[in-house]
Amino acid sequence: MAEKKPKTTRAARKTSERMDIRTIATAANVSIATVSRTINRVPTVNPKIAKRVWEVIDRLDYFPNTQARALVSGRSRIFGLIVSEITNPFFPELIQGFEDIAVEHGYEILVSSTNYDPQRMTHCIRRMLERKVEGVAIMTFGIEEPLLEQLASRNVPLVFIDVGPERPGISILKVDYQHGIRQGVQHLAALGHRRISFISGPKRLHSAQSRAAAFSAALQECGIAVDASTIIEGDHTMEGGIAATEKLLAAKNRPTAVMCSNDMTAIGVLHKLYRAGLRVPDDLSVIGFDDIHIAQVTIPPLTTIQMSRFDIARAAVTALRNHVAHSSDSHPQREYNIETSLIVRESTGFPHGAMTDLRKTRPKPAIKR
Amino acid sequence: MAEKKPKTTRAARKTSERMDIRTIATAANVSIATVSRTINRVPTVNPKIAKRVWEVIDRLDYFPNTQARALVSGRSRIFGLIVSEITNPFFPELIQGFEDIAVEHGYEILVSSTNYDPQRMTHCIRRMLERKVEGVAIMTFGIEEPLLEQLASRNVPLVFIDVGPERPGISILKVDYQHGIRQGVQHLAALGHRRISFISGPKRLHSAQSRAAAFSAALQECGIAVDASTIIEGDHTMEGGIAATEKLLAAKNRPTAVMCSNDMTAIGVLHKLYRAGLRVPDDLSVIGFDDIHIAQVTIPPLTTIQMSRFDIARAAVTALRNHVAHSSDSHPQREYNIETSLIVRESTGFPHGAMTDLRKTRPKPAIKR
DNA sequence: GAGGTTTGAGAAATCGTTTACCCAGCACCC
DNA sequence: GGGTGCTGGGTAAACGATTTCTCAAACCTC
Repeated sequence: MAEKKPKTTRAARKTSERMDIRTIATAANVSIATVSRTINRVPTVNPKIAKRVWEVIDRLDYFPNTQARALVSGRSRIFGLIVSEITNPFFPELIQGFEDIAVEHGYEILVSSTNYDPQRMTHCIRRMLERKVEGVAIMTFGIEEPLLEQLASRNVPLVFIDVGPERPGISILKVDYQHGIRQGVQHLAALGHRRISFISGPKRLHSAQSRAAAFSAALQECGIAVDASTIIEGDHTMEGGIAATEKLLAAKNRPTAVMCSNDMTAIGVLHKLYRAGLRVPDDLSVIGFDDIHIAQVTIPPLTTIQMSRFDIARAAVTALRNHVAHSSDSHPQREYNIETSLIVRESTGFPHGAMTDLRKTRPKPAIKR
Repeated sequence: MAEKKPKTTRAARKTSERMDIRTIATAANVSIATVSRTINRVPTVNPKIAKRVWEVIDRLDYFPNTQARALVSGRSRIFGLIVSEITNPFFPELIQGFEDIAVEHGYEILVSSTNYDPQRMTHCIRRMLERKVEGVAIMTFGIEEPLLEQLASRNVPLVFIDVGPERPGISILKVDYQHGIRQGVQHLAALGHRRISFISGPKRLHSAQSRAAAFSAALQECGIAVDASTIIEGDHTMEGGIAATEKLLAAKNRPTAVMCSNDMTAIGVLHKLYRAGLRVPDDLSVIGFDDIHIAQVTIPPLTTIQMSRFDIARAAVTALRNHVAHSSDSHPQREYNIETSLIVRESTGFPHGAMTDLRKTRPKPAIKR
């Protein structure tokens, strides 16, 4: 057996470098209560004493133990953030915003990525509950019902995107897919496209359905017949985009434009078209969704529908903080709106063969609400 | 003043739905010590009693309060992870791996992104210390000295990439840039390239210097004269890649190939070349570094030097766990090696004008160590 | 069956804070 | 001058676990 290091005894630690509120109290010659009050900026403490305490704190470079604080105050000052796929660039951009805003308000965040796996999701939720998070933002664009129960029953404040149960303590970020998607479809229609496909996300996700529905509605508005076969199921990944494009190219009546449920899918599409020797937008126009950062540098740069990560992040943190602040009975605001809008770049153009000579003049997207 | 809701008293909470170890103890008709022992699988508990306790725990769906646990045991079971830029796809892939492995061992992780800002880094470190992390992985490929002191002085176990102070409790992940970069340069040389540029990361980062140095060394090995002006400073972003390419194209003696310090830079380069009407690899060969997921679908797919995020993540967690397990005096392993190797895709080819007719046959990269 | 050794469970101290409660001064006013 | 308020700081009880003692009961052994 290895030489057993004598376990540091309390006494020994005390004399050496134990750093707690007591140390500060002794050094500043006040009670621990006063130190605590000073740190928490309770206004009744005498400014002179406060100054003395702060000096000691600075000198000894002390900071309070968050665990102990959380234990007694019942407030962990942690928010959970659950995303579906951290490797999809949309989410890191969201996480960044969420972190910045949360930290600004003194919160720490616990991020988890579920990879669309319900099992992981369960585990995730459990871990967050154990850490006593004060709220969870579930940014997965869809969640299974039973899991939701698990969370809701603990009555932790929650924020969802798109859809969630009607219950106190739960907020929804309503994304206005309609607006952006309509702009996109109108943009394509104005260019002369009539055969437009849509590559959706996984059908079981509510958000995927919403986007597909918005697409169909927009088509109809433009007087284009809706054909269910033009909607292909993808999975929000590049690989899904590639697979969907293969199906698209195999169809007997190829579309002249394709709209994707997210940018990663569109990137897959772009790649597959390049592989197939087809040119974008000459042979096929492509529209993405999200406007992730790299959409600016794809080849060609991607026309896409923007949904602001920062807006989502801010709304999510705001919603959670509101729930924490107000008691659980009064719910201040249940829904928050998130806008979407078309960003025209270079992956969209006139359909093949149409008005070739006019190709240089790109019409502005028809914006109508 | 709004109607003041009477604050829930201890007694009231007790009767309603307070859920702690005491509740379980009462329900199982044992003492709280026994419940604690059962949960922590102390072998001296009578199996019969343990079973009874577990049943109650399951029935009431109880789980221990992590804060309280951490407070008394002194172990938070949290690791910190600091990355430089969460929006660079390299890092989410790293985070994913880190999270998976950490969770596997019962750890939670606190992620923070510094965006290369020392101020943010300071704040980050502070937050992690407050949360009493048991170790921090600093995956920023470079850190300012003073900040480092702040961390090291608290003697929290640390893991760095590439370089870090020689001290107990600190491990280094040594990336073998040399190997991959040499493969890349040899690959280019074999294709017939003689004028090869390098777009580095920010000069102040140690890793950027290492990569640039490895590049120069490899050039020399291939008998190509090293010209300092061919090394252009980038900043590890797409925008930096674009800017660097502009400089490259403006040079009087244009290179026929360019190697980049990371894939995001390479993506910027690809974009700028597309904009300039140049073709890859016909007009210019491009090599990236990292092999992030989207490198497979760039146009053309990117030849790059792979560095496994998963290997890094695993090594980092392993190192931290080792430090936690062993007392701080015995340091089990200080260095961990990370391999790199060339992945040939389609962004590299013969230099412009050379052996046009042979273009279809792509030589295998010369691998030599 | 007495004495000694295990075995297993309970009591209580502790982790580092917050906060309710209490009390010593001091100013004020009749 | 002695009640009466205030003010501001100290004392001690939580918060919800872990862990060290301690000790009763059970089990041997001779």
